Amino acid sequence: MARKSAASGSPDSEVESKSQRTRQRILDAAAHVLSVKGSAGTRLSDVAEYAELQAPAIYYYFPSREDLIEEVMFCGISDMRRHLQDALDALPAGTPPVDRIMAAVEAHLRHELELSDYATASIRNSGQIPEHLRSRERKESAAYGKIWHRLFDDAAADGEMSADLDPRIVQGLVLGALNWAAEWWDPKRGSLDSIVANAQAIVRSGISPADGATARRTPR
Amino acid sequence: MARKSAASGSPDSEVESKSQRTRQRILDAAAHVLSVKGSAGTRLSDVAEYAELQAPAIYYYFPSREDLIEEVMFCGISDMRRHLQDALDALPAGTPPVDRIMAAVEAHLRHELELSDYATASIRNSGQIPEHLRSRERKESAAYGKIWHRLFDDAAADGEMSADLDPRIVQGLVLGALNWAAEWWDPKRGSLDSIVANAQAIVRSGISPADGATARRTPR
Amino acid sequence: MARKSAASGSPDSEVESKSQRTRQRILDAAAHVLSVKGSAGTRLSDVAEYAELQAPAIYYYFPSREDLIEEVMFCGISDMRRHLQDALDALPAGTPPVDRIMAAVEAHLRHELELSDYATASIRNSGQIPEHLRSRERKESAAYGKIWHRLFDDAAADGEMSADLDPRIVQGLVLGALNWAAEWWDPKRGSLDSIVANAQAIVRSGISPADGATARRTPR
Amino acid sequence: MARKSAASGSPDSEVESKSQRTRQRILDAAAHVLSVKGSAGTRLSDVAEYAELQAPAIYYYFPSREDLIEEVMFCGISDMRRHLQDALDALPAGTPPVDRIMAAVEAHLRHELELSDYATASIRNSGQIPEHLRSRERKESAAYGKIWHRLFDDAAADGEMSADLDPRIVQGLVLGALNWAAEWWDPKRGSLDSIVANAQAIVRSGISPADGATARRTPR
DNA sequence: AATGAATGAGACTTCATTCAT
DNA sequence: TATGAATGAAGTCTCATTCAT
Repeated sequence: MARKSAASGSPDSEVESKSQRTRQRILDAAAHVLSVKGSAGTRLSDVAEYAELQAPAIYYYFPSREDLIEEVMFCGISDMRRHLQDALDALPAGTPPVDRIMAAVEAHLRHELELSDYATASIRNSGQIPEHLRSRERKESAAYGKIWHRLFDDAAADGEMSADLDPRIVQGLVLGALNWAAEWWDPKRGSLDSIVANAQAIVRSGISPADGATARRTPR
Repeated sequence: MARKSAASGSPDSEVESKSQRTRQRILDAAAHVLSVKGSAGTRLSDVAEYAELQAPAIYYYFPSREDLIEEVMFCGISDMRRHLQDALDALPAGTPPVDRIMAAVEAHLRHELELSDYATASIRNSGQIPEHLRSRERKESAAYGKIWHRLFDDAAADGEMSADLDPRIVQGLVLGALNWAAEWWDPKRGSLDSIVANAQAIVRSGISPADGATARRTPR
Repeated sequence: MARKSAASGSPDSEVESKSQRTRQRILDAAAHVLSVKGSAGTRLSDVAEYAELQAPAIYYYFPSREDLIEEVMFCGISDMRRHLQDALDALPAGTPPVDRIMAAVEAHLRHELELSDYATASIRNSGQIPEHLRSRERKESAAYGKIWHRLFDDAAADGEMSADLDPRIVQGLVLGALNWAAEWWDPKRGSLDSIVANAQAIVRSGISPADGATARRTPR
Repeated sequence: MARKSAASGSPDSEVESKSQRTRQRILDAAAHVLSVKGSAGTRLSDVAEYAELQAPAIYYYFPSREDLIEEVMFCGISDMRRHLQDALDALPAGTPPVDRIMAAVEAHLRHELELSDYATASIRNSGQIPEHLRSRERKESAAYGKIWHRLFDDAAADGEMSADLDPRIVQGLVLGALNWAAEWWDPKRGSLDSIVANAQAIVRSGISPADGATARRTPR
């Protein structure tokens, strides 16, 4: 489940030095612990145990616990963005906005649930880490949001989204639905494919301009 | 924003002893800190400061930090359930399933965003507190889930939900969308009403049986 | 040997709260350890042991190890200055400069050797503590030096000091002789009185204008 | 300012192996760091940096940090003694005791201030290193003291020193004045020559039998 | 001869918790 | 009922030291 982050930017060459691999092992371990215990609950001894070395060894690769956490958070959102961008870039030119959104939903869910402790760590902790650890993460996060933002704006512009909806709010709700999946999804009790399908279906018809039946307000 | 939990079970009688009020102040403070810093990041000294007393005073009201956290978590989900149940009970008999869902969406969002640090604390930390603090919370949580479960099942049974959808998954996605709102909603940048409206609209048309336009899978 | 520093500025009332006494005990212990082990060698556990409490208790009174050290250093030089100033103020008006120097020599030696670990700590460590701990200490230190400076300048102005001598250098040498006494003086092997007498004698005739016999340079 | 210690005993032959030179570089670096940071504050990584190699390399030349420190301390005092002895031996036979003292004062000051981090390290740390590192150093130190002791005793025997003075105490004070110079002397603000001259003048007339003007005690 | 990598001991510091008042 | 004072456990981090290369 843990996976090396592509943070180094290098092509996934298998010829990494032992040192690089150890550093990666620590980062992976940190992502894992972080995704489970949260920022404040992440102890270096746990990370070390998971990475199969002694805690002080971490300091050979990272200047401090905070730097380690910061890097995990950054990799999490950064990898996610790359993953999403790749998925969108792979679509044929002229793919209609809503179908692009479908692709994005799938990319987000698969990356989050299938691939990466980093994504989970990043998602779960973005609201809890101290401000000063967020400068890089915040920038990436904004960039990630902007991609989604454009998706919904395009859909709205093309009349593929109900005019009643506020694209920003829709984006918050949709991403929330996807993000939260990490909290409840149990691979043993349902396939990832089915989640993807359900999410896509709801989002597609959820945002599509009503066919006559405009969303009515609940009477209060 | 902080609010007293109705955990004591007593109707909101104004005749609370000073002792009861202090206890409540501590609990409120704990809910607030917990909702912001997370379970592991919550320090008794922070709670005490927020409650305007000294940390050791907390021990006069709660046996330990863990008990305090446990109680907040329990109150959070327990209040939420009561709130939701009240909202549903208030609906006229014969309200169609989908409209009941709309009411539930609104109740959940308003309780979470408007009323209660407890709800936020409970939502944010349910995945991070140690297992042994979750026995009461888990039971309430299951009960809460069951209410929603029934809502979606009823909708499905009445043909008001697309047969393509898996009610459990839909529930996860919908509740995720609602829960996550606490992470991004900024009261200064958008009314709660508009969030409620958008969420209801998406859920309503998102689950409704497609009028011809079945959700298509994204080609991969 | 340890002694309470007069840092509080309060008259030496014996009615100090228990808290104040504990704080003083810690400060005294720190002065002692510091004077023996040096700045870098001073461990909080040693201070705590000497003060008869547990190391973390120190944090109830001082924000950090550095603050504790800084305060000892400050008290050391600050007390010393007060002591010297008091001794000089006690001299009858019109006391000739050289006699004032004699009084200063005695005051410095007695304070250093008889009264205060603080003085020793301050003297021994002024060259070894990190710069950022020296702001207050440096100011006091400069003020202390200025007192001596005036003493020698006055002596020179009154013709009581050989014109061959550079007052600044003489000051350095004289204070060095006095400061270093803490390194070698063993109360068991010589009275403090005799050190005072010897130091005074050497300084008095050492700086007095030669009676014909000007200091000759050693032929090289 | 750093300088190779003659500890190896070999005359300054230019034919030192690279290994010997590296060892010397480490020793010099240690002397430097020790003279600035003190015994407890001296980190092997600092020494290594100053010697331009990695910390573990030190272990190729010295069994441990303590051994390294011990050797610096020993070299410091040992070089000093040799330097002083050489200076005294160079004096013409029959040089009067006081002039021998003048020569000693000059030798001590020049060695300390001009030549050697070792001397400074040795002087500054003799009171702070743990006992078990002092066996060799203590012996040399005693021998060094004995030289001075004889100088003052001779002066006293020849009537060149005031009978009021205690030779041991005078020695302590004089050496203190000289040792302490390292703490305050700034080559940029005064020539070494002037310090030597001032020190000699003070010591010469400071110890010389008073010409009528016996040192009076300060009235208290 | 020297270094990169890692470890164990021990330091400073935080924090939940206790206890006397 | 609440606090000031103190403690013990545990976490982060530093540093001397080791070891394979």
